[in-house]
Amino acid sequence: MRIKNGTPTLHDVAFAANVSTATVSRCLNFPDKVSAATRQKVSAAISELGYLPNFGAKVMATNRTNTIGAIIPTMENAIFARGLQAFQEELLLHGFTLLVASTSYRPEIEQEQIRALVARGADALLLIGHERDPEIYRFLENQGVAALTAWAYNSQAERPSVGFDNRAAMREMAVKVIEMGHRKLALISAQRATNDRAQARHSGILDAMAENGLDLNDLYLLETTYGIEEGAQAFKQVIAANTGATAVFCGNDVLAVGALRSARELNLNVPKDVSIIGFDDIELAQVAYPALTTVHVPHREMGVFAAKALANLIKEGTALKSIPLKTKLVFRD
Amino acid sequence: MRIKNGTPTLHDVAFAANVSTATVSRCLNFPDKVSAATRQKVSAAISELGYLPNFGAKVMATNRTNTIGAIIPTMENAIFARGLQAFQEELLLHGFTLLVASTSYRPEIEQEQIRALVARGADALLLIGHERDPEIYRFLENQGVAALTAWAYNSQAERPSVGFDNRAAMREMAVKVIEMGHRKLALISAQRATNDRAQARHSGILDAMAENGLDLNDLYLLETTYGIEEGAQAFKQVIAANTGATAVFCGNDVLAVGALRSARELNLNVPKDVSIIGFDDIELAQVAYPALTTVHVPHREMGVFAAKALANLIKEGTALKSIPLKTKLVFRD
DNA sequence: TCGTACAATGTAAGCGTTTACATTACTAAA
DNA sequence: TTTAGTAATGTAAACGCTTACATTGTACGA
Repeated sequence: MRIKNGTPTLHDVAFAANVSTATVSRCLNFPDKVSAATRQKVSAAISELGYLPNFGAKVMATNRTNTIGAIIPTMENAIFARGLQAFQEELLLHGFTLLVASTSYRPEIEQEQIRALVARGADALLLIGHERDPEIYRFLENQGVAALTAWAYNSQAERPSVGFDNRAAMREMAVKVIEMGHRKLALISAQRATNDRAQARHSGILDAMAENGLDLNDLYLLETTYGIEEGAQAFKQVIAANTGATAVFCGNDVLAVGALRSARELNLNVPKDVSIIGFDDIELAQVAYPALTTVHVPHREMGVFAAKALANLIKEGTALKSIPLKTKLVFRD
Repeated sequence: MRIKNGTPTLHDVAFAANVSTATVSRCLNFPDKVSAATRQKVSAAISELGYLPNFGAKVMATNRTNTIGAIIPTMENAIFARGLQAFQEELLLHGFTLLVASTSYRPEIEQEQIRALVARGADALLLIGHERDPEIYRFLENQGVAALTAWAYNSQAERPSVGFDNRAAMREMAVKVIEMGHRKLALISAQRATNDRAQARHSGILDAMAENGLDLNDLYLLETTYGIEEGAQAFKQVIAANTGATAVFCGNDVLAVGALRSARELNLNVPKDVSIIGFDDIELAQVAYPALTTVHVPHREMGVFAAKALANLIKEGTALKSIPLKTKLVFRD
């Protein structure tokens, strides 16, 4: 005599299985708190009705969405894609879904996106890099949304992060490069003002130069936005500037690949005439010709560790703690 | 005299602004249904309290999450990353957030993910390719969740899609290749059984061969999973098979780049000894050396169109319709 | 046979919005 | 003035779950 119209609810299931809504709910969430017999009846009713818990109601009742947001500069190039993929896979294992937003490296968009994802009920957030308006950190704290930083690690940072020390990694690479005899250097960097990783990588080179007694003015610095084309342009400018640089560091592999292309166009032999050094070790680096010397970054590990840390935080309340990961220099052609 | 503890609610705002909750709600959702004066009072109260609407409650009341799910094989390689990025950007413009899941090209995982995203309240879904268990389409229909297919278009498909005709595109490329004099061909393909795009691309080559009176047995076919390494392996097998193939088609650029590497390792000159043809035109293709001849796919357009279509569907109820996009052959070294 | 302890289940009160409908306040024409 | 019509606001009932607490059922030792 009951008239069903919309999608079935917990009530319908309870009615069909002849138990209370509480029991059905328990069947779903704490199966071992319910006798085998009822569990059986309830499952039958559920599959017969094709019941699916209402998301909104569940969220409202538990105040949890089981959703984690990631805000990255872009998924277009491979720099974050691999880590993000690993992050998502690991999240899935813990029963979480991934909400993604991108910022195009623009801090004000990032702010917007942080607010948007929080408003969309993200239980926690994954962010790239430490540097951002304290205001937004306060906001996150007020909303009770935890944020974990990835792609950066620095022992002094007061916020938890999963990543590597950009400065130390670049320093290590620069030391090697200097050991090879390069004295005049150049760096094609991202905008340092809004990108703490770029800043750190720059500092890393200066560290190495200082240690080796080089004049810090012998680093020709050029800032640009990320992209193959931009890297190509920048490289031409570096050459045009005629600084005598024999090694050109690039803020990442994407820029480096662009530089490589320009070198080819300018008929410069790499690495004979000029060395080009990347950062990240994405697929592009090994495929490029000549294959790129670069700093290998533990993309997948970062994703996996970050996912684990956030899942544990939400499920068990385990506090986030910083996890430093290692980079590795990869010398290619 | 009121004691506040948790985060402020609509009630608190209403109380602070001395209006009813309905008015506050209207302020937020239909500002022009409210007098300027009250709007003013309410905004003040909102920002003073730092009020943020509760996501769950909103979802429950409206039965909408303003969230759209995308389920793609992987974001790790660039094949889908660029389109996904565009999709997300466009979605943002329409006030939607992107939920992402990946399947590693595994149909059973895709099913799981479809259910997971629906359970997470996705208002609509973006899927890759047409082919899947009818059961899951029935499920989507029952749940009232629309799904749009991308990266594929075929005039006979009864479901809406935004994409290009894989078969025709590959046929066009194959015709050119045959015109260049190649008679013995090879194809390194993805698993066709679970991938309708791979299937279509294969058919496209056969079409071209038939048109040109080639023996269909002169296409040496090899299936593998996607990856640079896999492409490299497969290429070696193709050469080892000694079929005399002078043109090796690859199911996508990732495989092609792997093939290119193997060719170099085997000291084969591309394109003199053997031609290698990719598909997708991702960054890798232009960066590889020699630069890859490939089929350019309108990644970003697909993402943008798909986002627009879904947003309009949800907001205005505009029915989805299929949008065919064009591919373009790109001849490089 | 009781009584006790614990397992299984039920009852019903939230959770914080939206929105249909009711009410009140205003405007302008008669 | 009055009155009709509309604009602005208020009231209160959903929405479908979870969960604290109450109740009932069951097993077991005394």
